[in-house]
Amino acid sequence: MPELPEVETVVRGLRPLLLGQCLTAVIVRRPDLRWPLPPDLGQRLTGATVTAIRRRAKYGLIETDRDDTLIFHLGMSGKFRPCEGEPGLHDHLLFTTRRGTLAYTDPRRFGSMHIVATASASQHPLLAALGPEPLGDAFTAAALIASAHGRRTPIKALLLDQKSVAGIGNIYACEALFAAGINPVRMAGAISPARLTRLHEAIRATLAAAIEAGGSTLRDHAQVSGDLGYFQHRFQSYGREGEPCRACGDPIRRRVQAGRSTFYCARCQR
DNA sequence: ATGCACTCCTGAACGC
DNA sequence: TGCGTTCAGGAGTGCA
Repeated sequence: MPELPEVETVVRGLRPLLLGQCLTAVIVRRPDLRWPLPPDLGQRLTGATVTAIRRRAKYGLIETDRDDTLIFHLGMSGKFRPCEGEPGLHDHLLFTTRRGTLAYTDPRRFGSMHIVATASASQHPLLAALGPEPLGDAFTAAALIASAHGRRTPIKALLLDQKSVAGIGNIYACEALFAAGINPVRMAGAISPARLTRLHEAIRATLAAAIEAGGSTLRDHAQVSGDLGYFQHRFQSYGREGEPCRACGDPIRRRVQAGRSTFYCARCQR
């Protein structure tokens, strides 16, 4: 379940393998991911040299010397892994350089790939409406307070809305709200600026710590190297239903918000 | 304009 | 043992 820290980990793992390398072959084995892959994707990438690998929210961006950018989203189960020998059932794309072949594997096919001109990549419909990067300078406490202002949606839904702040998913929304001591069902517009300021800091601290740990590995995420992230061992709330809150000892509760599990401590989060 | 349910997909975990 | 059911969830879509 790749969220921002997992995608950041993948991007960092791709750099040593692809940066500066010529893509001698890019083979599409299965084009029906979340959306059909662009028919010219393989042709546009084959023979190009990778000049930069970046991240925006939960998207990875691979730039080439042909002024193209490959935008990828890992969906739920996407990963890149070195591929030696026969590709597997779910290896949908193969990227070959002098250093070997990298497979994009995605059993559930919720992931997607797009190829656009680098100059207009940020205007792509998937990227244009995204809110600020939570670890960037544009995401300030004032920005979070402004996006919560007047909103009658639960604070957790606001964090999941990529237009308010980009890159947070279910896990880190739960963890950041725990760290800030805010109940996930509380209406965003009714939370005081002081508490939103605390939430702003919690978001940044939680994401930074998760990146430091190589992300969280539940079922699906793995680094490009195959190493697992280990931030899941530090979860305070996510996935801990019935287990004691690490702060007060009360059992962590689970409820469903907008079809997703929310984990929280009713005593510590108000 | 805003909030919400629904939808895509597969594999793992669970229950009988 | 084996089968069926449930769950995981990012984010676009369409509805109220």
